[in-house]
Amino acid sequence: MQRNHSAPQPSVSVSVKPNKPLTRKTSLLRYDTSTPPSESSFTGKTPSVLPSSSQRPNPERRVVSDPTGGSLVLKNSTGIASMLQKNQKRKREAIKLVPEDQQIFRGLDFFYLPADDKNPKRKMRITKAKEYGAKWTTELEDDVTHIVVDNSLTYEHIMKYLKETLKVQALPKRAIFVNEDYPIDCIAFRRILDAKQDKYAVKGAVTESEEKPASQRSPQAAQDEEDISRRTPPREDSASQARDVEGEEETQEISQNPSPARNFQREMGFNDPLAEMIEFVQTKKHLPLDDEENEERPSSRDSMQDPGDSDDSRERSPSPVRKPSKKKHRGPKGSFNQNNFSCMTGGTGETTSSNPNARTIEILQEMGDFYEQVKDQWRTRAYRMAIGTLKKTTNKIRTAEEAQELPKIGKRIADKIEEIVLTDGLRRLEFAKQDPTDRVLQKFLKIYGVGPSQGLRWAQQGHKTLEDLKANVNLTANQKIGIAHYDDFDTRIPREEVTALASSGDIDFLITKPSTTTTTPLLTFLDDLVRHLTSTGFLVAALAVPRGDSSSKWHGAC
DNA sequence: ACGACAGCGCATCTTG
DNA sequence: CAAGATGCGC
DNA sequence: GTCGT
Repeated sequence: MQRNHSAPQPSVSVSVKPNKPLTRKTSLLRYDTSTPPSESSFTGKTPSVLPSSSQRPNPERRVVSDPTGGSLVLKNSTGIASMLQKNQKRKREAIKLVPEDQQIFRGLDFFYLPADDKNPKRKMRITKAKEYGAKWTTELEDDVTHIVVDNSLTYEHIMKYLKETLKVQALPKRAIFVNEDYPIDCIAFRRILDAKQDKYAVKGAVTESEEKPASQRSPQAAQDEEDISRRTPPREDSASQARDVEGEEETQEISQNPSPARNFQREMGFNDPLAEMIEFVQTKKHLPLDDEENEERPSSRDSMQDPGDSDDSRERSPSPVRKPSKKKHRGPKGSFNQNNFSCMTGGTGETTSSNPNARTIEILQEMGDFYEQVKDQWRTRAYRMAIGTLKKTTNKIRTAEEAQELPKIGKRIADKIEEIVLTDGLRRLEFAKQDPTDRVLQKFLKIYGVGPSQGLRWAQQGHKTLEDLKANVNLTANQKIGIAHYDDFDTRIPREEVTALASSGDIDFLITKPSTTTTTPLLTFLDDLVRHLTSTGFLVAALAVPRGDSSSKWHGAC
């Protein structure tokens, strides 16, 4: 049975978001009961929200009316805000040097072989290199840093030529041999690449990896080297930035609720299922949550599943109360591909160790995570899919052409793959992580109730912190809760702490009753349940409340 | 070039 | 005021 | 982001 299509299904669902430590319970209660007069209570708040209040930092705010499209883009930045923005490419031809900050070759001294620019192609390459700040030397002096060898020449030829024709005794100390591709690629990526890569080796030269093939080294050694050389710059701790909320840290833990379940049962005369449910919830509160059975299985689905997507794992039960579904054991069939979730990429655990594209995957993962953060669901999906196929690929993908052959990998990601292989990084990613607007936006987007539209709007208005928002912006009830619970609701699972998995998640209930044709009686039940759980202090905030006769769901936090 | 990529419940804003 | 549109989360 | 129209 499909989940979505049946309209008024006689079922009611409850989704509860448990907060990490239940420490802030007190604060929440405070929020709940003694909310400062400045703010009306988030329940039953009346439209005190006027769009055109005068408190905007930037009165000139441009209202973004289309939240889903590129019209969000107002600025020319390379960050999120310009996600859909086309590259403004400017061409230069007459000018000699590229802008100073792009002169990646500055300070470098290129010696070409053959050592002239008679060959038009070589001349072009030399000119290009000079544009990017290189100095072209025709003498094999000591300050030569790179000896750029035409691809037509072999190492043997070169040495012979150098010795016999040029009578060179010793090579410049710093100089390194590269083939003609090297400067080109460096320019392509605006960055000095690792000249020792095999692909830049002069034909016939002994490359490092040939001296020391991976197969002959201990796996551990290889791993160590990998860890050292491939490290990405440490990211700024994102956890610390959330601190500006009114996040008081009461470390005192409310260890035991006096199990109100029984009382409730007595008082309300409810039957066992409800009591069970209540008890269940409250006992499970601190426990690690089971993995959620997530229906999104990108790679396994694209290959073997049709859009039917028929499996509704929630089975029918005669019980009026559906308990949370048990964890579905990944059977021996274990091939379940859950690798595409960012949370599966533990910080310490070696990521898909044996895969030759591990590093590529790792970085693409970061891109995917990034887009997830900015709530670009389509790019997120796209990256997941691409990563999925890459994981199934057993050979190392090095070039864009190669990559683009693979399913779910198009031009853009293919190019990125090549860049990753070449530079061991992604400029797009680095920039995105740096861009201040993006950082602010990311912060806002983590607020429950704030999506791309509002988040970007606020960011563009110049708001920087959650305080700014609280002070200057009309927040919806949910957004206030979202800010108050900023840390708790941040469901994003930091890659660093796999263990944190247990502390962020949610609990879903599906309440049904056989022979029920409307949600009305169930709603009554739900209402009572929620009312009770709220009164006993278990539930602290209501985020979405059933409305109308055909309604069905309640969202809130405990 | 352009839309789909799931579709629905709830909250809120906009429009008439 | 109601109806429709939009934002958001799941 | 990719893919299909």
